Amino acid sequence: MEEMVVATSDEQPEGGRGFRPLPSNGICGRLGDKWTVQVLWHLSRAGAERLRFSALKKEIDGITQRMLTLALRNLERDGLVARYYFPEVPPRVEYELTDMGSGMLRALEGINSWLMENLSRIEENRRVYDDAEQR
Amino acid sequence: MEEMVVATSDEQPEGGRGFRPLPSNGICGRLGDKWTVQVLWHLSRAGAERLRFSALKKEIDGITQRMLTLALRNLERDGLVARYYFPEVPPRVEYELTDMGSGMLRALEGINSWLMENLSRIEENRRVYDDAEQR
DNA sequence: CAGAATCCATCGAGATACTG
DNA sequence: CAGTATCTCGATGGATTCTG
Repeated sequence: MEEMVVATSDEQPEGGRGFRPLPSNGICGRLGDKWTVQVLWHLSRAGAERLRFSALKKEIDGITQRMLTLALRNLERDGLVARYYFPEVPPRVEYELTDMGSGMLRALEGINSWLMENLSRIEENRRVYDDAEQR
Repeated sequence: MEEMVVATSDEQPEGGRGFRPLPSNGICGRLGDKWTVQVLWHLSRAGAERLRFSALKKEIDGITQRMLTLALRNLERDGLVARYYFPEVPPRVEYELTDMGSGMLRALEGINSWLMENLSRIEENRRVYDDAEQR
């Protein structure tokens, strides 16, 4: 296999030869948290249509207002999601994926399909392992 | 884009039509934590050669014994890493990627290369966003 | 409606000390 | 050498209340 350099998001003194290999927090900061990918996915699912805050909250099972707000803020900060605020009464806010956001989602397809294919095997491995340990 | 179904690792009542879309914890449980991918990467970097616990600890910058132990246990449990224990004095333990483990690492290349290409832009977006907010 | 602000329980993870 | 066992602290995430 071609030597794989794993991306990082930390600021650190440059090592010397190009990118420093190795991530600091899983794949990349926010990608590992509980809601970020779900938010991205629901936005992409809506296609060109923008989604309102309440629509997202309704669609994403179990997310709280606070968590949705935080996830959206971080995504907006990174430039993965665009936020459109309409100062009406009551206020209306719409969200949509940026090109960068949908690009990232596409880049996730590899690992996602791998997981779809292998999750059952992983779960089986876990069962076997757990049964063997506790005795 | 083809409708993308995001894999989950949770057990939950089946929704109805095949896989339930949406992950429960980022991409998949352990993938989002701080050390797992780094351990995988270092093992793959060693190629066919197995690595000892101490070698891994030396190579992975900043990891503690405890965190390395936990990461390896979880990977072993999932069937992504194989553990070879030699009951000598002093004890020797060697680790290597399983086929499944290297498969998963290959599946991560998409998101990894995307991150390599886009990290600087993300960081720039964050700077702009942060400067605009605090005033 | 779309949040901001608190408070609080839990968990990840680091540091340290000990052991077969 | 390759772990365990504790302890601790900070971050994450949930529930709840308040507001422009």
